[in-house]
Amino acid sequence: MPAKRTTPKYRQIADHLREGILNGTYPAGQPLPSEESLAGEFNVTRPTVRQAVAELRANGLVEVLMGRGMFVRSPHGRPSLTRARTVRHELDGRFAEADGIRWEDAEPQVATRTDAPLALADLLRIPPGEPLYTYQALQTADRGRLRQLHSTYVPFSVLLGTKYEEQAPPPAPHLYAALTECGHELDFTEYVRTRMPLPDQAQALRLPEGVPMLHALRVAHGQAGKPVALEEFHLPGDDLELMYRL
Amino acid sequence: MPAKRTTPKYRQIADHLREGILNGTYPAGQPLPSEESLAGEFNVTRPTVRQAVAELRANGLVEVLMGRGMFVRSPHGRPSLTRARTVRHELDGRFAEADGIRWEDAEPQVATRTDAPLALADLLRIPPGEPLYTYQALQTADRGRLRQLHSTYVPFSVLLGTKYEEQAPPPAPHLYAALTECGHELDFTEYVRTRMPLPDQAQALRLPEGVPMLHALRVAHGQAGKPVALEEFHLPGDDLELMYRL
DNA sequence: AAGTGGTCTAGACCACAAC
DNA sequence: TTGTGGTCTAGACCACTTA
Repeated sequence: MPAKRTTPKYRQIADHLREGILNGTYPAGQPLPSEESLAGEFNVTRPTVRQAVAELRANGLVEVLMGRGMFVRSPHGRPSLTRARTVRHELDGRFAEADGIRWEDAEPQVATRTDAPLALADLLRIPPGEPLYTYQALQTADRGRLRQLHSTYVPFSVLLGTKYEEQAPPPAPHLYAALTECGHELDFTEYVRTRMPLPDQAQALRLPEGVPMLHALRVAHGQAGKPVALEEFHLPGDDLELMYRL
Repeated sequence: MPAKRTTPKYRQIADHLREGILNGTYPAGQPLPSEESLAGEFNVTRPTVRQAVAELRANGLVEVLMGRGMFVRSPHGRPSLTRARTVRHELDGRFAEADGIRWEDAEPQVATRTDAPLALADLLRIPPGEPLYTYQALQTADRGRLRQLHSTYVPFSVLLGTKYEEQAPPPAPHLYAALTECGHELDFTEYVRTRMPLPDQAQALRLPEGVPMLHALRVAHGQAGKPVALEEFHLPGDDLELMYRL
């Protein structure tokens, strides 16, 4: 006869807590019962309770403050920041983000030379390994409350025959004015992905546990739709949404 | 004197494995050493190894197949599916997705009446609690390989004075042709968020552990920019990207 | 000092998959 | 049958926060 396959205890506890979080029994911002008391309530040991809580932490439903307790993260509701994703071409020839945020670089951006990795080469329609000018920076705004990891990539081949053959071009968005001066008429396409952050990304973006990143790749196209540059954004996935006009 | 604060063993193991995954020592698709052997290698017990692996699983770097082993998930590379996010207004008056995917509903969609929750009321610019026509469906395409959770919302107030006052309107995208017949000139704005799935969402979308969802909200605007309808998409965050023209 | 979560041990027994 | 991961116990000791 087939075995019973009861749902494991840690999952029952996780389900109980999740349900309470979603239906308001455990309101957002309020502490959950301590591990000790949950262990007593469900007749299990502390490691079992911790396994249940680990699941909720990985899903971003619970945040733990050392020495203080476990707290319910507000799971729903409108993000407090909506970023309009458009590149505006100003009358003076400059380009600017539609959201108007003034970013500051944590460190001055320096151009480095890298070989195009597969994923970028694909979007830029160049052979993998072709040399790129590369800028990377952790950017902050609103006194450090807003954060993003920002990169700019330009293939060397795009700059052949221009004044930037010898001299590094500026990073985006100034890059776009420079490319326009070189005769490119630009339009932009953005690709949006999501994934969990690596530890260094989580630290740079101040991401709590269980919060994914938004990953936006903006390709600038010149003549005949040829990709000429790429901007990459790693954005915190909590409390932020991207807005696009279709 | 300040204590040493050594990094915990489970974190050292997690770091070792993550590094090996990222630098190719443990290639994607290949099995990691068993828990037992890792425990021996690092002179710890199995629960300690499991704690390390739990971290990598929650970050989507490792997938575990029961009874077989732990396998490296390919973390990088271009998603295999790019969905162009545009609503096309065809000559015959119908509306269609630019990506051309033919979705099938897992169950027939039925209109229900719900009260607008806060998050939706905000985007539709109506008071919370106002009644909505609501459609919800798990949709599949490509013989079940593509999946999305799709919802359509229309406020009752939008339909006053139309033939849909008595009769439920169709779900999107047919809804848009119906609204156009009612005299609305539509344009669309999409909002993109990300978050970890709840268990039922993970099951419906067949999401492996540690994989977030993309959450797209498409607002249809009628005269004077008034929101008239809302489409909601919950999409698997692995192997999928959204494309927008700016 | 008391209460919280963080780390870790040393096992036990079970379920599943492959040989 | 063997090897894998899944579940769970019953503790121990530590680090952090608050009072």
